[in-house]
Amino acid sequence: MNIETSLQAMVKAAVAELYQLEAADAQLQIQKTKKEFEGDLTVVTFPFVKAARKAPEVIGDEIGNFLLAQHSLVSAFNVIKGFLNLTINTAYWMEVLNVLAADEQFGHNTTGKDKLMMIEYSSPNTNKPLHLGHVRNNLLGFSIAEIQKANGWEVVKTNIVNDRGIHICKSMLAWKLFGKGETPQSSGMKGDHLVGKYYVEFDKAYKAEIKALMEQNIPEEEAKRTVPLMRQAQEMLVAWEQHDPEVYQLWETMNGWVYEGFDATYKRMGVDFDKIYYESQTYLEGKSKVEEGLEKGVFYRREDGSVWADLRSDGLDEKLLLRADGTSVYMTQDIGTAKLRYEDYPISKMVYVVGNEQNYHFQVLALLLDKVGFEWGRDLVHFSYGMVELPEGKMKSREGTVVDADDLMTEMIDTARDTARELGKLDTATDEEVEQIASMVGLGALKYFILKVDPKKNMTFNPKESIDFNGNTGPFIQYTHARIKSVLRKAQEAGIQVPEAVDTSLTISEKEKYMIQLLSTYPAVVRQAGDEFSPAVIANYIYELVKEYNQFYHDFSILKEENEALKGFRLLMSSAVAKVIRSGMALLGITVPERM
RNA sequence: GGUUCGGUAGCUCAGCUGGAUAGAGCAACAGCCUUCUAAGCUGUGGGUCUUGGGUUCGAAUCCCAACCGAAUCACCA
Repeated sequence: MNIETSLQAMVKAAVAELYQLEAADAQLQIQKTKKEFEGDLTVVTFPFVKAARKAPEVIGDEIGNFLLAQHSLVSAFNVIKGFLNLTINTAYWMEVLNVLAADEQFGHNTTGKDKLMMIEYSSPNTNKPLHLGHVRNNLLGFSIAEIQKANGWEVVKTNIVNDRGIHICKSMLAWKLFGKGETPQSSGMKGDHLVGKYYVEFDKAYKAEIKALMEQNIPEEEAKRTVPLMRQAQEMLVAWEQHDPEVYQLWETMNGWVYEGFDATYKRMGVDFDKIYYESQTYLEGKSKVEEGLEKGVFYRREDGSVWADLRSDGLDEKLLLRADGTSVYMTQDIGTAKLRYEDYPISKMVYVVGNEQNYHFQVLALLLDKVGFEWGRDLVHFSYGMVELPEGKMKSREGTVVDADDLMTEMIDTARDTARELGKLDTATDEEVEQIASMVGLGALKYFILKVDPKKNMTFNPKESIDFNGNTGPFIQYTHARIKSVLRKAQEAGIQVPEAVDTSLTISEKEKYMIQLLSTYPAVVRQAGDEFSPAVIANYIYELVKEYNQFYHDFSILKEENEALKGFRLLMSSAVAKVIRSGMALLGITVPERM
């Protein structure tokens, strides 16, 4: 039981005794005392005014005296307006520190025990390299998985690779027409970048053809439809579905290049998957499921042969599931993929990490899965996150106005390395150590920059203003960790032991007491982050913890403290802070260095 | 047009299950390293929380309306 719930119970008993009031939970408001006032926790007394028929100040006084007399937990109080500020016995906080310092899994809980959560994220198309938008997706997906694991869930991270469709054929066609046999080996280009280059080439040539046709006074709509390049791409798609050997081999070759490229990017980013699905292997499942629904009468066929679902009774529209030519659409594939997943795993909760541009898609998917006989469909969670925009607006792959994931990571790591050199931080480190730390810090800056923002919100990235390394940033947090580790190393060198526990009767400063209080809220933060699917909750907490610690570090001496017991306390408290930093950052997918 | 999401300091963001004088960082300016890592710490300036109503002892937070912005409503994915 944490201190807030204990206090709630105590206040409930107090108002029952004093005012014969049976207080509801919503009336028992306990909050952290604002910094400018004395005390640790505050009871709001306004809710009791009516029942007590007394002024808020008087009520505060009465409850304060009651608690002081009844409970050793409360050592002092003061009342300001309707706020009863309670000072909690220092010994309580010391005990809290002793307990949390000894807990190797501090912050973790068992909410999701014996339940399996599958988290789908990344889900790239194999026609272009990953960009900043994908980076946000990957970081969120990975972090959410870590957070849910900390909340006791068994998590399966999955990736559905969109490896088929017209967009893939566009890259293939352009390569065939203009590529002159270029390969990653011959060009020295990463495979995904090479394929992406031809996706852009296609678009250029396509637009040029449209323009040519329009100059011959052919209307734009007709031009777009009849352009030879587009026709060829569509023919290629049909050939692919019929397993035309030449097309199929080209497809396999080019996808192979892309996978090699993606693997390198994922590895560098530090994300991974437990199970990968490919749409080329799931779309047929979807088709058969739709045909089954057709037989059962939950879907219907139009005159032209296309198959539709009528969702108007659910407040939505009609939705196409199979084209007139019998080929499947995106939705059909998702039905098939879901079916396979539930066959493969005992899923309690299915989470899709997909941008908010697809909100409607998942609303429809949930209903369709239910109609098709998968009642679990209605329980799916669409973890919908906001777009990453540039100052000029949306990124567009076809127009090449994207921030490339590989380039961005390289830049971040370069900056981290340059900064370390400039500050002379790593003069005694080996080249290998420098690289390792630069990578940790550069990626830490990038990841934290993205994850500290509320996932639901759109965010702006300005490539001209590079990501900061000072202030509310990943490196600031990593630096604090390195600082603590440095102190702990120095203690060890001097033969000073970090105690396993401290004497609870020790007198400590307000700042130190507050540090313990902050540490003690970490488990609640982890739980909240899990409930809300929000890494930002973790990020903001760690930042506050670190900011407070740096003030402490600046104002107090640890190793030079003459009082041995106090020195031991500060070492234990510092190492607990380091532990929580490491743990919290790990939930964000960020590693922290021993030195930097 | 329908639906959904958003609008807080010059910029990037917290705070939103109602509580005290709305907080950080960046940018600007002024300080602090013979002392455990200055990627740090301290201070100054910067706000009609888009607007207007309502509920309440109390509203950035909840409700209604308007304005502005984004997404979506495809035989694209």
